Amino acid sequence: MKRTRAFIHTLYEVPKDAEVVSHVLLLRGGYIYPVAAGIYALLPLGHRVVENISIIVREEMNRIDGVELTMPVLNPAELWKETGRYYDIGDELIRLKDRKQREFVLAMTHEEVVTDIARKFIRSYRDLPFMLYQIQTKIRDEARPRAGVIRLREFLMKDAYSFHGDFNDLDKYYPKVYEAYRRIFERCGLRTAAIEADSGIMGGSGSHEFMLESPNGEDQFVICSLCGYQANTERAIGVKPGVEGLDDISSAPPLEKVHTPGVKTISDLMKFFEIDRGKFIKSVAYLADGRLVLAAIRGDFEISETKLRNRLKAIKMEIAPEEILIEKGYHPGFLSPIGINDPSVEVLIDSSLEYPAMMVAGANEEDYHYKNVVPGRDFDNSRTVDIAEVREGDVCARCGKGKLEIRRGIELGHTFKLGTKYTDEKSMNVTYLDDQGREQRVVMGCYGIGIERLMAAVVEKWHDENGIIWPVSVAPYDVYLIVIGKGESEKTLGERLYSELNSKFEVLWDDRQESPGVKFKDADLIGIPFRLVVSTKLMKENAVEIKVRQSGEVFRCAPEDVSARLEELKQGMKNSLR
RNA sequence: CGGGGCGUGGCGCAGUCUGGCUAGCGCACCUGCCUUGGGAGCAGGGGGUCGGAGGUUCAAAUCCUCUCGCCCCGACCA
Repeated sequence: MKRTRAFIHTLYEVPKDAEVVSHVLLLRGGYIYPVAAGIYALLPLGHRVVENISIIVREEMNRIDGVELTMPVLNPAELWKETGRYYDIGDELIRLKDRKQREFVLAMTHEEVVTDIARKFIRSYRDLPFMLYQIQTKIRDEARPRAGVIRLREFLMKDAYSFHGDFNDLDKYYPKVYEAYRRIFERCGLRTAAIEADSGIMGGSGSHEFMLESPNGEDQFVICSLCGYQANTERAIGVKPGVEGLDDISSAPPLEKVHTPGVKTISDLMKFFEIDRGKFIKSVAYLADGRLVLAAIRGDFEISETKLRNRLKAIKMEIAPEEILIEKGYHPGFLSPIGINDPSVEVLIDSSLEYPAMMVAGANEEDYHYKNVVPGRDFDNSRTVDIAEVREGDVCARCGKGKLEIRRGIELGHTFKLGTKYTDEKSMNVTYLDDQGREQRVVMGCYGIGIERLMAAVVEKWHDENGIIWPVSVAPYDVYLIVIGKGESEKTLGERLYSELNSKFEVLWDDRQESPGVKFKDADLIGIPFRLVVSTKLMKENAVEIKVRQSGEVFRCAPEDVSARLEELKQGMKNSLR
């Protein structure tokens, strides 16, 4: 391709709306064009990268017996009502009506459609297992799109769905997907951490997120440096150290009510009582799908709303509005699990309150707290749960020794063992007859990769101050050809190399009337793996020059050897991506 | 949804507080000359009505009201 025809428009200056490095470089390099918040066009260069990524994804999906298909973005609302997601998902799901006032949604994933297709055709155990996938547009009306192409409202996703005769078969297949994901990211030049994840509203029994560690990531996960335990902070469990406690509960002084006018927060209490954060019991009331829930945790921990929501299996959860509490006779700021025997209130005690200690808690009475509170004596702590946010430095719950570190990452892929969430009789009811002629329920898994986000992640990982450094596997072109010198002989040699190399490589010839400096800068910015230079000087020595973008190495060789040399270099770089 | 910031030729910005000459600068773009190993030089030139609407005023990019859009932090996130 000649540069003058390739519709490549690079920017010298950093667009003012871009802060994240991948956003800046993809805009400057002419890869993407913003159309609206969280909605981008892929310009020709970006399109080529996405195509290359898609090829890798297809190869790996096909390798684990995936079959590609295409499903529609516009979905009838009925399907989504059938699974309940029409009601469970908020404004993120775009709902609309057609000319006949029939209700539709714009699909944010395709469980509904794929399951509908599957149930139409699955009759016998002989039809199972299988895996269907597509690379297709997803629409999500994100509250806050961000970081260029990392969090979009319209994006391409490789979504895959596997169907099995039983959980056993899913468990056998799941690791294959896991390995395929690893390979996909590695072939794109990325090393990911596969972490235990929260499965959110998708439901199911197991879930992993593939994270690229990055300062521009929006997700947090923990890693144990000792045993290698990795998990999303929404799920991670840390050992909760005890506080200075009591040896013998029976020797503890009785509860004592203290007048604490207007003292509501933990920091107010710390000042009032002059004791540590960890000696207080923090109680927060939530409204979960209409139920009132009181969650209690030690003051030096924070409640993880995700863990709490999962524990309650709640779809919608919010901090209980004050009016509701007051109406029911509770006092925000002075809540505690002590003396609550209202059957309409569910009390959850975090495991940080397992330790016997003398603590301070609300008295469930306006302007009063209790001191000398002993968990287990003054309220039931025989059944505790983990609803605490993990903290940096907490001890790893798996090995019991290592310290947990919190890292930031970009979520590139997510795999779920869905189980029967969508095939259940309360959902879409998908069954088959086993070899005994008995009806059995189909078991599912689903697996997603964000394609543009993967492109952005590659840039986050592979760039320098001059621009992008594409791995050969995804680069939009292999070779950036620059001819220096105005003479006919330079031009002729350029033509010759261009047409010769074109049969084996994707060559971008910068044929613009520009100074060499401009072309060098653009070659670096766009990030093509190899730069090939023909110049007057080099021709005197019967040589051309190859510069490797990634390493900066420069090789000279005779024009007739270029093709072989490039092939060798490219193959070497490809091999290093496995 | 809460908080903050920004909208002025294609891009980056100044001008706005304190209304007033023809709205300015750099880059990009066009023409000519010159130049070809890291975003060259000289000369000439084209292009904006200041996000939008309404208002105040003799006079509005500038003041007021409403509104739209974009970015960042947070909440949310299949």
